[in-house]
Amino acid sequence: MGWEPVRRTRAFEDVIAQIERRIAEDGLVVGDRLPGERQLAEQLRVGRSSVREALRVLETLGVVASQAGRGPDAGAVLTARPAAALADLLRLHVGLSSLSMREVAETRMMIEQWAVRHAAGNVTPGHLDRLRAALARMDRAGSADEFVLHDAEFHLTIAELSGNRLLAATMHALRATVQRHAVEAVERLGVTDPLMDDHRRIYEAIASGDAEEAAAAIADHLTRAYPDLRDPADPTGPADAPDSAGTPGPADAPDSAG
Amino acid sequence: MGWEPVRRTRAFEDVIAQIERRIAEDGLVVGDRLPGERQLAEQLRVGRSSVREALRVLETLGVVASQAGRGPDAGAVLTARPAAALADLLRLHVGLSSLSMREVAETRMMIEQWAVRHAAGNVTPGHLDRLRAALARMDRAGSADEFVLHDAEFHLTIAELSGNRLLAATMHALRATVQRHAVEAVERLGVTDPLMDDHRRIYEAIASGDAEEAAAAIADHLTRAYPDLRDPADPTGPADAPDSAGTPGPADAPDSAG
DNA sequence: TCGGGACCTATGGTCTGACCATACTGTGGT
DNA sequence: ACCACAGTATGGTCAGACCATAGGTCCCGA
Repeated sequence: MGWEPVRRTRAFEDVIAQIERRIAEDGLVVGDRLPGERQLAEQLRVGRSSVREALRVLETLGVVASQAGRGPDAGAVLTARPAAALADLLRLHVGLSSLSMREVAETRMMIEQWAVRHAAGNVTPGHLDRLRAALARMDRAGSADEFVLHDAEFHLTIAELSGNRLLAATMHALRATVQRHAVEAVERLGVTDPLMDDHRRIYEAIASGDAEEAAAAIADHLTRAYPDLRDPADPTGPADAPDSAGTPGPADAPDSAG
Repeated sequence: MGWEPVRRTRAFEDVIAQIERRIAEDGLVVGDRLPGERQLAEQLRVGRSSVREALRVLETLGVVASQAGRGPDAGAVLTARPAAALADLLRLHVGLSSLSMREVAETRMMIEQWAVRHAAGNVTPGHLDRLRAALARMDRAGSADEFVLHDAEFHLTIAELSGNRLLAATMHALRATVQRHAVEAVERLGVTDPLMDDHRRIYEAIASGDAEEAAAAIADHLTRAYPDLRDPADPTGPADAPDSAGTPGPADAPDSAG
């Protein structure tokens, strides 16, 4: 039979659900303020600590930001920072070996190739300006750190060509995750001429609207930067399923706290 | 000048950082237990509430799970549930209009096409069995809910063909996000014959190893399911950048709480 | 010897109240 | 008009208490 544990909901989960409902029903938008923690606790008949835990969750997911003090900017304000949340998530799961660098790099390759292939009509002079500016700064970079900083700007701009904010945010997080690796790789390669040639080739292909050439250039570039991508070894690791690695939990439902 | 606000770190952020450091340095793996909340608070010289907020963040990101009571399973245990975290993130940001359904559906298209194109060597008999089983159950489904459930299994299996756990977890979350939409779409279409034909075409292409045909079949199928995908309207919305929509914060760094 | 029930206890979950740090707001003096 | 100071609302933190949960322990009876 389909018996399920009763699964009492914790107080802070209720608070999250009610805040989420308010967002949907009251049409709250980014920039709107939530009531203060004490007021929210009183209205929801829970302790302030439960409210705080709920807000902490929402802050972690990048939908609220808290600010102490008084005035129009104080309190819990609705925001939209998915990239920060994604970056935290990736960093922790890579640290736990729940995700591998190869998987992260591969995802990055997928997004950038998709972006250039589906950039038709999305490539603006502004994008090309940003790409050129990043190239110029990479040329002038005096350290690996600085080089990687502008390299990130270059690749993030490519992701934005997709016109898809989810992909751009994911790209942001992926970059942050490989940041340390990238700096070490640049320091190891020392001479960055091949990398710069790759970048220029990518830029030329995008500027001329040659999607397939751009995709190929990106593939070559990322394969050079992440040698792991060359041979697709099996990703055997701790996490075997999208969720609940190892734990033989009963219902492995797609949704969680919702 | 490059002046920056001092940005005092909050106590719970320190707790997170120290737990993260322990994971890296002590080589903790999924299944290992963390000290109890009271013990952790005493060792870190912070209040128990700060420890709890830190654990709440880690739980939200899908790296720990807490269990009350006694015994080997009680306490905070390291886990690997990225999909649950991603699902929460997407649901909230879609609710806030920080992300649109079009962007979610488009990302799904990208992943599934990538998966079938890069499935070479990853397609196992087990995968094909799962796909066939899902097809059979979809055929026998008595309600839209049930149909969508097995449809999800079908598409998640496709994502797993990529051999990339990050993509599989993301796919899981994307499916959960469009769940409601999908059920309504199936109820609206009523007759699910076209959808079933799509699925069978996808299966045949995968089984015969025809990557391009499979990608085309997926494109046709998802375009039918999400008419929004047809004309790529501009994604103008509240969130203009991958992060910090509207808020003119000083440093828009890729990383956040790290 | 074995089974079972009552009790023990470690763990997370929650609430209350207090205090601090922060930063705007208002007020009064110059 | 300006400025300094007190007021106050806000989040951040801590301490302590109590409840709920659930495995462990011990003792008694069969």
